[in-house]
Amino acid sequence: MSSRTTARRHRRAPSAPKTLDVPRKLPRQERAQATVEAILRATAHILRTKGWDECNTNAVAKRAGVSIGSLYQYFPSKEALIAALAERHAQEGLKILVESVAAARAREVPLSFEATVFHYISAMVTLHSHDPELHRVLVEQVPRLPGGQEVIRRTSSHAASLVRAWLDTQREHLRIVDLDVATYMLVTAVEAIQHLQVVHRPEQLSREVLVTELTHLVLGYLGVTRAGR
Amino acid sequence: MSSRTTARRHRRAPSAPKTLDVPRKLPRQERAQATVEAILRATAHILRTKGWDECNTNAVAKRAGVSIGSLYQYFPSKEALIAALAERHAQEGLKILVESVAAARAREVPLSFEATVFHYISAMVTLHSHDPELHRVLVEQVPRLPGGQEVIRRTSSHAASLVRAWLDTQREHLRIVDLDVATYMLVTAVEAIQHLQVVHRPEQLSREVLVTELTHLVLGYLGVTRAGR
DNA sequence: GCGAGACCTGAGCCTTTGCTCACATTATTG
DNA sequence: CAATAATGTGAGCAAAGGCTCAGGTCTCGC
Repeated sequence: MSSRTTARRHRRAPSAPKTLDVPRKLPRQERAQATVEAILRATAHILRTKGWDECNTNAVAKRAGVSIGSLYQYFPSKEALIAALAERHAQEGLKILVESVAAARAREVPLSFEATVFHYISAMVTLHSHDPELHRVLVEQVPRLPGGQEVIRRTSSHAASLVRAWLDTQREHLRIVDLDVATYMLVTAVEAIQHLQVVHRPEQLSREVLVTELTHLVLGYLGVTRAGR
Repeated sequence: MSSRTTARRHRRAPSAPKTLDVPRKLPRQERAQATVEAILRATAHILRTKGWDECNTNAVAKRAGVSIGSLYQYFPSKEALIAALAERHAQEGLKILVESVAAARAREVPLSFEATVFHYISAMVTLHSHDPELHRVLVEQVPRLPGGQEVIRRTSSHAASLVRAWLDTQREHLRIVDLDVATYMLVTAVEAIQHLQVVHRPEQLSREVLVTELTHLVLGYLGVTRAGR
């Protein structure tokens, strides 16, 4: 059986509008919240260690120490389960970013332009060092989930708005004309390099070199002049 | 059933070393070559239009107009089938790159440094415009295939060697010290931006803008001074 | 303490699909 | 024109795993 498309297509209610509610039912008691939590943790663990294929709902329920029925009480399908995990992962990531921006803004002595870039890049690299295996699996599989593209779009666009806002305050230092395009390029480039780093994990670049080079890349693109390497 | 890991794990020959030969048997007659060709085309078509999940071996055989048995005569598993397609796709891509480099080298009046970068970037963008749907699916799924990482590694490293060789002839123009790191950054950044462009296809950037901005990115990183936008 | 509803259980139904095998057809060789 | 090898066929096996349902247990307000 195809792990994905098959799901939720059984005989019952053939005309019912495919309920893709996430979660199907909200946990109201503490007990239930613990169940949901255990399920999500188990999902993350299996995804991380065994990958998408071994991550079937029976295995998740087993590892979570709950019955398969409980799982389906809160998640209408395997897709919804993983989508929920992805959503959570994305929110955690955004939180780190937002905090990083806030930290930079809160400084009494503001950082220089270059130092700020360095600061943000470091935050991004740190972000991608958290649980890279899970990140890897999610990044690979979420796009194909129903609603997955939407999660990605929302998350990127939130991140982009942060960058865009900051660039806007720094116009004077930049050669850039179209800030939207510049934002897109920067967010994409930095995200994408991390992406490949995580997906193919070549162990090729140390964290320091990666941060330095990404900073060069960003500053170079923005047209900020600086001393040679 | 999980579409992937399950395969080729059936009762027969439990101790036999998992034959992952690709192809299992070489087509010697023209007829057989046509069969293999039809199978690969069908695979590409279904992957492109229906995605990984709908791309099961029965459907491929049906669309190819051959029996399922014939498919398994040449491809020992679904994974091997898609791996073969990926290999072919990668080779075609490399060919375009190599030709692009050859074309630049063969010019009587050599291009300027900037123009050369522009030329290569254009080639890369063109490359990713061919059959983006298929590219998208392959890029998403190949890493998880047995041997998929290897295909990716081989392909990238071939491409990287081309870039690295060219950079080496241009040392004088660059701020760069470590050419290996620079090569990695450039190949990764350009590839990755295209990657995201294809995967999320935001229709956000026109081809022209994309090429221009990528060129800026590369030149900026390399530390080549240029007139403002 | 009791009723209602929230929560949990897990055997097993049912579909999908990778893949085999016994046999048929077509090409090649001598 | 055999004989042999290469190629092609497709019904169907068997396993995997998503998901349901009929029934239990727990919690909480009154």
